[in-house]
Amino acid sequence: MSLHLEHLNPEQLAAVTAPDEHALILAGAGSGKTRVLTTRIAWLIKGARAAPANILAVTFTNKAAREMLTRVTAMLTAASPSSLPRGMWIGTFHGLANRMLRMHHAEAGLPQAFTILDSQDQLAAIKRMSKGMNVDEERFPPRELMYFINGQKEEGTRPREVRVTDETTKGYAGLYAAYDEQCQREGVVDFAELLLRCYELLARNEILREHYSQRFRYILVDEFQDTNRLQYRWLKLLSGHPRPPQAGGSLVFAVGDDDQSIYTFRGANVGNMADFERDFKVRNVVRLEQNYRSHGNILDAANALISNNRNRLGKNLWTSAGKGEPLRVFEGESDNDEARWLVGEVEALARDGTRLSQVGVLYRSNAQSRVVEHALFSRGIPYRVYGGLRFFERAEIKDALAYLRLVAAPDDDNAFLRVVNFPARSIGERTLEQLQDAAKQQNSSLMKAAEGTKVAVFKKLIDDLRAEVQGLPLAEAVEVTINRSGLIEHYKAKREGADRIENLEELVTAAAAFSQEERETESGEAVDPLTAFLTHAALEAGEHQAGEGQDALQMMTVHSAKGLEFDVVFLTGLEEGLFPHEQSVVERDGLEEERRLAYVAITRARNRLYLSHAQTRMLHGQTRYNIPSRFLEEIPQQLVKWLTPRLSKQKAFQPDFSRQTQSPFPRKPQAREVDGFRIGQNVTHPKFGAGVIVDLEGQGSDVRVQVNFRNHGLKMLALAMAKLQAA
DNA sequence: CCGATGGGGCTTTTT
DNA sequence: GCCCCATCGG
Repeated sequence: MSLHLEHLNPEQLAAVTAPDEHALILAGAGSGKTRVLTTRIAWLIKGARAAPANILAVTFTNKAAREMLTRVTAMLTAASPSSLPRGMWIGTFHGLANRMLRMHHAEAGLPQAFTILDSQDQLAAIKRMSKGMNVDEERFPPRELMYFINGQKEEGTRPREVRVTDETTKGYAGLYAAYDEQCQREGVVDFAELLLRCYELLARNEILREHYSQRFRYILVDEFQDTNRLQYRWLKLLSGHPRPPQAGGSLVFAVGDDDQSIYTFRGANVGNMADFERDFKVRNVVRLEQNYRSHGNILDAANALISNNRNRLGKNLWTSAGKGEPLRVFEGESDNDEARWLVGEVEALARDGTRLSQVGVLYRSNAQSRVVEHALFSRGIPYRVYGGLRFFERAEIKDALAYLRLVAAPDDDNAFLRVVNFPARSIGERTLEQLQDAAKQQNSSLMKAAEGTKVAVFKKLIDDLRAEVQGLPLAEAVEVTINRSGLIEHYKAKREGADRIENLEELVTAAAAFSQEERETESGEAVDPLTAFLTHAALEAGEHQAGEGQDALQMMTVHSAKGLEFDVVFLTGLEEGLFPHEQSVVERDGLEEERRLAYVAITRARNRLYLSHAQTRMLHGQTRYNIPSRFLEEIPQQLVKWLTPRLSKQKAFQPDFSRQTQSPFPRKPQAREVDGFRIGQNVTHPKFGAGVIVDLEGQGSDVRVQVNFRNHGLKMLALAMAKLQAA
């Protein structure tokens, strides 16, 4: 057998070869989680314990799904090249739900060619619904309504089941109902609906449920800590719970790490791990604690930090690699200072042969990237920032897709409104209002109502296009549609239109690359190519930006760094208020989630980890004085080497002359000082505790200081009265 | 029909 | 301070 089981450690082996029971694998960062998952699948198939068709593996991102498929395929074809894992279902929760809904669309109450709304589309649909109903958007902001609707759907709650406690909730529930009706009328489905609809399909249809739990004997779940309540319930149904495996139910193999749960804000429920253990009476819990990524000091820091969390299943990472070098801590005078220092270090690293692509710059929030980008740009260092608009989310791509959607499904009002007058064909607001009124009266789509009005020109365009495109290969159909839409001409006439035209051409390429195979695995065989491609565009927003293969510094939020690793990591902006973020401190268990976030950040580093913070930082147009993050304090000091003197730990304020010579980064003297107190100084107050002076004003006996306290926020105090102590 | 202007807001993100 | 959005005026 070529699975190289002999290369697995005992715990990994135990997980891979787990007996026919439910299993929970607690997989620490860098412990070989993906390897275990993929080897387990290959082991099941090779050992003839399961046919590929008996396996369902579910992930959160398309990237993870692709990686899993690639690795499983590689393992299986190594020995017998033709044994592709056909019949196996690997995908995201949404992808799999989509697939089931297409196959059983009638039972689910949907047209087979239903359209998927991404978040942008959903918000547009909600706004349209609200406008149509003359909703007071001050009272019911569309964005809030969207959160409400998605939140309810993720709890499995339909409009009539919403617990109405007050007038506002009642209003929201009513709008939720109206929105759902609109979606149903138009044959569209948003992301949350995809899951809920599929859940309801299984819940109502025992035969189907029975079929799937028999077929998918083995269900494997990746990143289990990120599942939301609905996804957990979906897994329960699909596995035939509470029917035990001996009686034909599925075996659930869940892999997760409670310490890396960082998505509570979008509905993830770590509690699912404990619930799973209890509900499925899991006896087989395996801990993967050996880390193959980082040096000992880095792991020790991560372990120490995360041990401050109370709600944990418990885990301690270790490595057989050496301790490595200490963590390096830098205190900048300002965010600019921090950025300049970082760039200097990066230049030094690059000189010593470190590849830029092996260096990650991590930050808590996107706004922090600007200062660093600026510093990098001025030194000509190539970098790549993750995040932002992705390919299928770009305006011109959405426009082209809207034309395609109308070709595939003329009743899609969302798509209709997006492009009926884009490029401009003098169809104004008045005309559209009339059209919408007419459509409402006839209870028809806008496209149908366009017949016989001046908008019929547009209808004819789409109808002609449909006829022309009929039977053409997908890529050609896309190309013809783009050409006929007038988008190219429109952007040709624009100054910055060249990039957009390029993207439109890229869309044709993407259509050409969208293979028969993808079509089938994503939507099932029955769906026509165009619908399948549109589904693909909605479910997979595409890469963020082509990296162009250039060796570049990697910049991203800590959230997007999850799952990645770098030789060198810079974790920047470790300041109270930023990281942990000030919002999180008031949220329930918010601080623990921030700590897990810091844990994720630390465990991204293989060899070298820099931690940095700045005394002052521009935020919301104001200079803020931040004290170092508590997370810095939680890292044992013997693991750390300070690159700058530890201001926060200096006993009393004393001019530190040694600093001027020792520090390679001389700083300006502080402007003003009264009785040894200066702006930026760390202080303690008998009542308010630790804080930092952010302002100093007044003269003589009436000097006032403004202090930002760690736990009590901003306070203005009279220096003569307040019993302030330098910290 | 576009560009300018002003107001609000501002954590994290995938599907 | 900056970005996004809506609205207004040419």
